[in-house]
Amino acid sequence: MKRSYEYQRRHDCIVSILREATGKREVILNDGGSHADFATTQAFVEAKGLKQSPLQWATGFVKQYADQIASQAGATVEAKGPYINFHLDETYLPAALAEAVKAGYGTLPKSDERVVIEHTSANPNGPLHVGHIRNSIIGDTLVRCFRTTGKKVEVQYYVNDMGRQIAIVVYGFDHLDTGALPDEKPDHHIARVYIAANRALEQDPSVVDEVNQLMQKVELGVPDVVRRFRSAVGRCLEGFEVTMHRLSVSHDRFVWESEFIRNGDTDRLFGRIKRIPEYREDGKVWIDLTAEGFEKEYVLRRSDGTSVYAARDLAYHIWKARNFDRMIDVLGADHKLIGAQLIATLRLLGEKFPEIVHFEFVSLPEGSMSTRAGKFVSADELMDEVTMKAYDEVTSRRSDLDEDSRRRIAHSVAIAAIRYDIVKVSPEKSTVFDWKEALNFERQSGPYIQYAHARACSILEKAGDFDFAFELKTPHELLLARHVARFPAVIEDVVNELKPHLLAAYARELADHFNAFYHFDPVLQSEGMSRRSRLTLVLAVRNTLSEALGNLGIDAIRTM
RNA sequence: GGGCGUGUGGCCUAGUCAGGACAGGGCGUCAGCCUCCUAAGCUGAAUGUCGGGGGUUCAAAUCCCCCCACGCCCGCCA
Repeated sequence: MKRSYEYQRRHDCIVSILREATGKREVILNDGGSHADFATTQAFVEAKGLKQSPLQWATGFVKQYADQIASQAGATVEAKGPYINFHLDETYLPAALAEAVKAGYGTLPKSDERVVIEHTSANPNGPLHVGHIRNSIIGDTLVRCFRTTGKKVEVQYYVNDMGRQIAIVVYGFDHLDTGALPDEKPDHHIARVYIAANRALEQDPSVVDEVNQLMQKVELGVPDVVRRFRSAVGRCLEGFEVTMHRLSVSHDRFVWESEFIRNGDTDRLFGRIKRIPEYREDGKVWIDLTAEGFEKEYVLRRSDGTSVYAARDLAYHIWKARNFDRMIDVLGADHKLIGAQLIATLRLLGEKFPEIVHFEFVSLPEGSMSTRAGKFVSADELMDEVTMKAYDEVTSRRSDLDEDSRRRIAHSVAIAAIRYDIVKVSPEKSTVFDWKEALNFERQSGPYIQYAHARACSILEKAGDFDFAFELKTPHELLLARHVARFPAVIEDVVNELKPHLLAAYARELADHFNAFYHFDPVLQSEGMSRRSRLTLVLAVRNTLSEALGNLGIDAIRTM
């Protein structure tokens, strides 16, 4: 299990020594915080079984393993009472910094593992709003981190192009469309049509019949209806792509749900599913998942013979399972039940199943968002507002820059603010959208981290050429270098735990440490070995910040 | 009614899965810092029943039970 970076190598080495000492596979090795590089409370656990005091065990461990820990992990070990602390030796930080100054710090060698990550997949019935882009940003950050760890990633958008909501949109275009407004994006236009059609639906029951007929016709493949669905959905997706491109989010493939009807996959699924014992047919077709802990019938086909979303979703995942080693879906919390049912059914079929990252909802101060009711803050509107604010900020700070540069910086700053604001919160937390937070460019914001990076760039530019040196002395230098050394492990944590917010926290801490460092330890004014060491450290930090920002989908701008 | 998730100073949030050494940050408030590498910065101060109550443990924000509040889900919708 050889890994390529210094921090992890030493960490893993200590872990294996702890395993040897305890005879256990699961051992405790934590980050040592301010008092050590690593620490363990293993003594408490071991002492219990051996009728020793934790203190005795800790002391015994240190006595027996100190030499091995020194020679293999390059660390000294001490028992601080029952706590065991590990301090990495003086070769550690120079070795780690030598890695950090190289381009691509944190990346791992290419592997053949094929991963498909599905994210966003919003229904094409209106523009992406701040809830949808939580999905996009979590998904896109995962994509970037997976690619950094060498995985072959394909990013997919699953297009729900045959649902009731699209039928409503098509109905609206047939009867209620008044055309796009000047400069209106197609997705925003579709939202207006969708809202109007929903209003008609509420007022006139006969509209329901027409919508139902549209849905049946599209499943049967009636050419004219299929064409109208495709056209509406396609136009909405064009709008989405503009929005996502602006947010630095991209997909490799848009997979249309209706494909799984047209290509026969859904029919083949029904053929297979008949053979599992949980299959039920009583007019409708459904799966009995009570043994898996689901009370409700998991319906796959209506009694009128048409398939429901769940069936097409199963067909989609079976197709993904055939083509990829690992599947990751980023879905809203409203999909928890359907996601669990999907997984349960795939298991019954003996297929690979996806790992699902669920995120809780973003609501507005006045309540939950609704495309149908027209109650949402669109991603486009958000980016417009934040970009304007960013432009004002840049203009007031940097009147020396030309218009074009200020526009470019404002764009990067705005996207940084939005992406960071969203990705920093752990996905299981539901949030209320707050304009004040979105427009804040101070600490714990994307721009704050960009700023630290720009400062580092500025220092290096002024410094000119220098030779690397690795003599770190001050507390700020040491703290900063230790943090730099952890970066590759953070990327791995994000990928292993599917938690992009860990990277957001890391990048912010790195910026904090860097700010403290250059405030107290002058770089350009220092001389000799100290100056060269500090410049090397600044280079390592700049590189690490740049890599971290890149993985967060934020531009690492050199000036701002 | 059942399931899932969340509840951490006035507000937002990390830490909870793998229990341990003073619960980290930020916003806001107050007091300071631009003859000094970009003040989107830095320093200091005040502010906490970690929703409530039981329990397990040498040790609980973290594990178990009960309760409360909020969000989401429970369709032959997607």
